Amino acid sequence: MRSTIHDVAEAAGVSAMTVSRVVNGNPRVSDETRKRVDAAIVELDYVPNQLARGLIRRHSQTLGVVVPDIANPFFTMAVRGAEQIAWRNGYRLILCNTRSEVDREREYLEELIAFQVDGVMLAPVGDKSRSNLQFLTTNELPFVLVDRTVRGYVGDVVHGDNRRSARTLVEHLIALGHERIAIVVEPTSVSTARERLSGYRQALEAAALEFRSSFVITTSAIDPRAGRDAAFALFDLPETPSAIFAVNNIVAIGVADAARERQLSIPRDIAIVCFDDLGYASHFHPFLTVMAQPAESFGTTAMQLLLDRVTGGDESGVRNIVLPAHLQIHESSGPEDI
Amino acid sequence: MRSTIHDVAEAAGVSAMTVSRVVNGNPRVSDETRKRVDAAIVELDYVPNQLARGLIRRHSQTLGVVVPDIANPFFTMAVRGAEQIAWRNGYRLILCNTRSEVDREREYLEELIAFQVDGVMLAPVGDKSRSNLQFLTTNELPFVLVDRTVRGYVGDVVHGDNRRSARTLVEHLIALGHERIAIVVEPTSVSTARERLSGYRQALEAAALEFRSSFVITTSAIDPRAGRDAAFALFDLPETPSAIFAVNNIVAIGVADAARERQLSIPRDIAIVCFDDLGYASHFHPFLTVMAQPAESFGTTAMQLLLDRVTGGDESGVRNIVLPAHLQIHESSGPEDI
DNA sequence: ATGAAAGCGCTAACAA
DNA sequence: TTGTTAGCGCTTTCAT
Repeated sequence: MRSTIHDVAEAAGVSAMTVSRVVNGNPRVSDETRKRVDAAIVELDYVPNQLARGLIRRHSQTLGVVVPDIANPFFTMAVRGAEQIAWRNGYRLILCNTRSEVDREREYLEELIAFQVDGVMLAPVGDKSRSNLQFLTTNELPFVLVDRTVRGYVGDVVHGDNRRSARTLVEHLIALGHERIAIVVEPTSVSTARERLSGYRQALEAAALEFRSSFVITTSAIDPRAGRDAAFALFDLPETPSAIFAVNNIVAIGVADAARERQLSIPRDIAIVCFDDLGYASHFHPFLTVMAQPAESFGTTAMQLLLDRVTGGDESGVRNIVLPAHLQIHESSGPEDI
Repeated sequence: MRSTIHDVAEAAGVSAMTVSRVVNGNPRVSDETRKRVDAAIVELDYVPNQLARGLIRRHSQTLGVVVPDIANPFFTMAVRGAEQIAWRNGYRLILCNTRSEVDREREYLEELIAFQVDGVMLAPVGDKSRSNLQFLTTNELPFVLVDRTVRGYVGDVVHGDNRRSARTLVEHLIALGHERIAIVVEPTSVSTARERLSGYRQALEAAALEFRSSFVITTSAIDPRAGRDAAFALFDLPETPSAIFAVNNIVAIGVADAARERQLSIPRDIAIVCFDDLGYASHFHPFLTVMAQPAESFGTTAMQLLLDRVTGGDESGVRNIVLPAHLQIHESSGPEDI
């Protein structure tokens, strides 16, 4: 049986209230009693029950972290960063993996509210998450978006400059002489996808290249298989692209798989570029040309922002933080002749 | 203000107890009242307070997941699997990233106890975690180890057959003609390292190859830098190895970095093998020869085991589950002549 | 400096 | 079928 504050009180010959004061560092306790209480605490291995404490204080020292997929290296690192900051500040993190389903996202948020979390860091599924954000607002739960924003949402968010970065990526391809550039992208209900698509179009326009809708493949799944399917669709076109801009690294992996299966050489037959690097793996054999985003910083920054709100110290207006990305050119879009 | 059970009770014109019955699906409520209560719940957006519920029921529907580093793709996947199983069974997960420090591990466990988690899935830092396990036992908290075990520990664990797998990996190198095989491994206080080292020695012995202590590089850090440093140490030996067995993928990355810096060609000048593949990245450009472990299954299996204990249905003896690994031969130990 | 009383939101046990 | 009482472990408020 775990000991309670009353056990400690009894052992130390004081009231529960005094134990509470000692535990919470209240100075209005004599050194002598404090010593006795501390001894009893050690003796009984007393650990204060946070559930009881949270119940009365009306906050749980717990935060929710909701991401589409922890296996996506970008979110892995964002969560890692968030966890570190939360821990340092005395908060625990409840991990929620929505698998990109809005309904699951909703269910998770309901759970988080039930568990009285003090705030939520959320990488929303997409614009459909709007009602989920509304739900959080209704429940007066502070939250911060990471990576993706939601159409019509006005509030704290930490994201990348997706339009500009996408444009940079496509301009890089154009500079290499590519004129038939395809894009594999999530539905425009996902803000990052929308912005990347927009950057793609801007780059084409600026170079007076034709925009072909057949070169835009939409995929809602984010896994190698989706990239593979998309690539095959492109390879089967009457006129095939010479380069593919995959919305992120995971999709790019599938595109590369498909290229290999069709015996297409990368980058000679088909160049590939994408967002996000592959975590540790990219050290290893840097092959993909990527717009690398500081994923862990997305997490630390968003969590810091959330804590500012939660602890109430920050009453400033909406904070919209944009984190920079960097173009890393590797073999998959190598500068060889095409 | 969030509504409570009393608000709902008042709105529905019943007692709080009746609302509680409806919420918990107790059949002893007339259809008529149930309808009124349900309506009030929806009306008031009522969400039961899990803190209060946990306080009285003496369990929180919350589990702790403690890993050395979520950024290690192996643990990323294990956590992902665990999260899925926990969620399906109505449990929330509190994520703890120990960064391989026993003291942090201890602090996390204390927190988890304070938060009244119902159980813990733990990938321990190493044998030094022994006292932490004792701490859990003292607090009557059910737990399951994943991936690593702890010397002297007797209890549930889900792990791989590290000795055998290591032996397979080294035998593969020997079959390729390698006679100077080095190993980069964590201290033997980590069970997986201990077993992998043992498998390495077994393979050498079986092939009547000399064991040289200079070929064993110990590293406690698990990051590419550690692998790089270790590799340089090996390359500077009077007689250098022709193959390196890196304890895991992350270390192998650093070894490969070092080889590249020294202009050594892989696998002609130096072959590399290791445990664990690189998650998504390994799809991409399978390069490393690895013993691939079903990381996500480690998580699902361990979590299932933990839930069996937590929900009390399982009173069976200690469960020791061994998950198989598979040798995947790729370029880094290619069968070219050496 | 210390304690007693009350109650956070919920449910177990009992009563009606 | 429904309600009352009590209390989970803690902290707030108000006494002393």
